[in-house]
Amino acid sequence: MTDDERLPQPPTADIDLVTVLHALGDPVRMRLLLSYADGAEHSCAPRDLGLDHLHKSTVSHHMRVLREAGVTTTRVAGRNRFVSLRRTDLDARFPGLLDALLASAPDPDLLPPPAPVPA
Amino acid sequence: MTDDERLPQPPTADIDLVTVLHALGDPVRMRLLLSYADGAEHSCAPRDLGLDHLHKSTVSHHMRVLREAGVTTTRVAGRNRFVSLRRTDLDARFPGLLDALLASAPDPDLLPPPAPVPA
DNA sequence: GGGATTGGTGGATGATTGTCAAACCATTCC
DNA sequence: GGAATGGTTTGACAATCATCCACCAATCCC
Repeated sequence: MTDDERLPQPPTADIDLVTVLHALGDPVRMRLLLSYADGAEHSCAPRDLGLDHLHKSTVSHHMRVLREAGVTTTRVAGRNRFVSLRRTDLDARFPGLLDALLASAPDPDLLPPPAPVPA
Repeated sequence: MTDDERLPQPPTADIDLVTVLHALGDPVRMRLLLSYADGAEHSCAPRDLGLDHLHKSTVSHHMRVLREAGVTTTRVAGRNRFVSLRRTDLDARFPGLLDALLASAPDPDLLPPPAPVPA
């Protein structure tokens, strides 16, 4: 459970507001945030996240950005990684921010438009 | 006064959360936001903003990003521009977001480290 | 053990971006 | 009119970034 291995992430006190905002200032990562907003753990499969149009390494990259910004935590269990929101840490560091973000976040279905990948 | 000319800015309904977060995900622009948090109008002089280390065209660029994201409004009066926060619009669009941001924003003095003001 | 599954790493590439410098423009002041 | 003031625009350049691709690593299952 909690004593599983975790991918590197900043300690709560080191979470930087500008870094968090930069991490969330991207449509893909905002969609990830909304997926994680349910508090549950999520796998990394692009399919499960409405990101079917993106290469898995791209999704991996975005998840790393979120993790290194302190937004998410990744638990490693076997060959699976379970990503979840660091809600408690974020609430402690930036009271009200996450609630405000989630309250005014756009409908997930509207987020990454169709993602027209230029051939 | 209010009926002075204003530089182009998005209507309130078009202010996009991801765009705002992207705009604020930069140390310089975060410092600008904190300067504007007092609700007053501010000139564009880097001096007045603790951005003496930046070229005026760079500051102009950052202010444009903020304005086009819908964060600020710019009133044109003569040869001066007066920039201020669109607090009402932002609060209407993203309730609680601005308060949470300002509450957890870092000390302005800590933001862009260098900025040695030549006396 | 061998193969399939899950996911990450590193390189390459094109797009954005942050910055400065110099030119430019409008307004005000002399 | 001419100079000074306050900002914007454009161009250049380096750095960052988002994306893809090919390959790699660990784990699970038979």
